Amino acid sequence: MGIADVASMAGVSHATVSRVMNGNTTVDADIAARVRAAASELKYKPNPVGRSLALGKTDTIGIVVPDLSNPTFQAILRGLSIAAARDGYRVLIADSSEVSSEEAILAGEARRRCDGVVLCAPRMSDADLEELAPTLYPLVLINRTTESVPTPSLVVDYGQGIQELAAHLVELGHRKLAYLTGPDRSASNVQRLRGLEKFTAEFPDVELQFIPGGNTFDAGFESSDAVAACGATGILVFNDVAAMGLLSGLSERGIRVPEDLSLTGFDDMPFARYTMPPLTTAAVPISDLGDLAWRRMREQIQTNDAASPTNYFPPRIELRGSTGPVKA
Amino acid sequence: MGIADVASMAGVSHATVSRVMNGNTTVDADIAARVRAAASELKYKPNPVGRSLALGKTDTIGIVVPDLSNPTFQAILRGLSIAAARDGYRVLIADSSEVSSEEAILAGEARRRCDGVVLCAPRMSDADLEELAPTLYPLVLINRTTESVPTPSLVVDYGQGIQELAAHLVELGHRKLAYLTGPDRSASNVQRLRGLEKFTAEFPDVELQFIPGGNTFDAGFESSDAVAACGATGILVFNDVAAMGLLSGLSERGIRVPEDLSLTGFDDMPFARYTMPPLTTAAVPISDLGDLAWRRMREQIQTNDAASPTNYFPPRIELRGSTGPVKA
DNA sequence: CTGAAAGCGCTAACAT
DNA sequence: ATGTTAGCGCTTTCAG
Repeated sequence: MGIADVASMAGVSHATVSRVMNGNTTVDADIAARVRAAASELKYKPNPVGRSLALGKTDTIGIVVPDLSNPTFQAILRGLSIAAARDGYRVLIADSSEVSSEEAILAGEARRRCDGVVLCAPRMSDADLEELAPTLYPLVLINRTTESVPTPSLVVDYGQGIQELAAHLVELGHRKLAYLTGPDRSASNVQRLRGLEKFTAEFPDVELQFIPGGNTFDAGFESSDAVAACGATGILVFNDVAAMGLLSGLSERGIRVPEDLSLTGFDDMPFARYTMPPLTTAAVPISDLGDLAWRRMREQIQTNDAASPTNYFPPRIELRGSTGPVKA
Repeated sequence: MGIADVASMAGVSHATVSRVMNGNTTVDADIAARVRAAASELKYKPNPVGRSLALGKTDTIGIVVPDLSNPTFQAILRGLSIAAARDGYRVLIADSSEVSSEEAILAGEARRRCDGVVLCAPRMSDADLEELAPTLYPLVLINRTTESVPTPSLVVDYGQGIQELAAHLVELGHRKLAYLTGPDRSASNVQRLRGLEKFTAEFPDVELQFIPGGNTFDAGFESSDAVAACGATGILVFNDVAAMGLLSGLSERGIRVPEDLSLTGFDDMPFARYTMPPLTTAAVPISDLGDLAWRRMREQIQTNDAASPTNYFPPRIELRGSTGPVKA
């Protein structure tokens, strides 16, 4: 059931079958009909691998994610997959399981199997990224940028978001804040820290301390004691997941939110609005991100040109119940 | 930078390069070294498409899911992807966006690009599934079974789980129960209904009514009034997501859980234990599912034999705060 | 408008 | 032990 069978059944050459299957209109109508009849009779569908080899393209793009259990990457994957599907492209996944040394290898492999790669590599060093990027073209970066090679980047402005959250706490009267940090080597954690530097420059009278945290529910949960002891009244947590963990830990210790402590998350995950109390957070338009990632990829595939600016996504602050006026 | 370049640089034939790249030990050590030197000099990596065409395999498996935003399928995808990666296989995604007519087409396409397909098609009719299954071999089914063709199936015993949840409510003294249903055509909803039939047979004195619901947060939320009005004191909800929606809606209406109403979910999603109150639910070992799906797939790929039994996964009941004794 | 033939990059049987 | 050759399934020049 290859092209040859259809050809012999229709009494024509492979070439003609190929032409018909690809909608080449220079084929005689009668012959085309005969070919189509044979094809549907044999339920023939062109072999994509053969096609890929001949055409030099696979109609597939790869996405490298550090961790598929992270809702952010799930949402990007979903947006990307749906957008790509609309244009007849498929998505191949590579989960690096948070092992940054694997990211480069996986990305390279994915690139060889696919027509392009979307890379989410928050832990990779800048140097490695600069070296890797040119070998991956067409490439779309998520939450990273490159200096040497121009590469379309989609970056969420975490610094801006956390500044706004901090300013919100100040507005509520909080003067002692703490940031429960994310993973040390996380690029987006660094961006938040930079944003907080600007914040302290702008509000020199506000005290801001840093508590080591993480990006997991458990990390947040286990920071409860440190947070409770630190004396701050407004807590900026790395992300929603950790914030929920903290929320849970605080609740177990009888510390009320927002009466005793105000708390902010980051990401606006689906369930952030349904925690108790609902989480004040910064909404990241992640499904748009996946969608736009595909558009940037398509541009490169179509025009063969990587010259595309970095897109910054300003988070939208969602004021909910986990923040309130400082205790008198 | 294909195999030919390496061959000419090393002064040997393509065939020898191929042998070296594939670890064929019959190659002279010196020549092998020369080839490897040339390969690394040119940063040569075999083209997977060419390889696939020659070998008739792609080292890729496809997974068809109805909706990537559903935590269940995310977890299966993740488990599958990680397990497959351990054996050097990659995963190609096809999201049917809950359009059941797309499922068959996507599955067929995926199969042509991949060495096998894992199919999650809860909405597809039995007839369509029976027809499709033989064309997809090697195939692993999730939460579906076939009659005509033997196909490895992994099915969560939803009927068993919901029976146990209902029995738990009875034990707490509830005599008026309601089931907030899932999507009509969902196979797993049908299984729950069957389980509930057995339940009513076993507990004829317990009243059980059915309220149309859905599988989304909003569906649960919007059912709040119907649930509040139905007179039941124990509510079995299709899944955790809908249960959280209902929880939220009830809370807005001032109905307390579990004091006024007991509530159960299904799936034990990551955040089920962190709702307010924490959700009593049936835990489905979904990441094991992804893992096992890969093992079943690998068996078929290796032995070329589909004869594998259906695996039933009994859910584990998680008793939490959303269920309590019936109001006196 | 159609067929013959080359070629995409690789593997493997065959021959030396 | 290595090179030559065929072939995986398809597209696409090139002749006719």
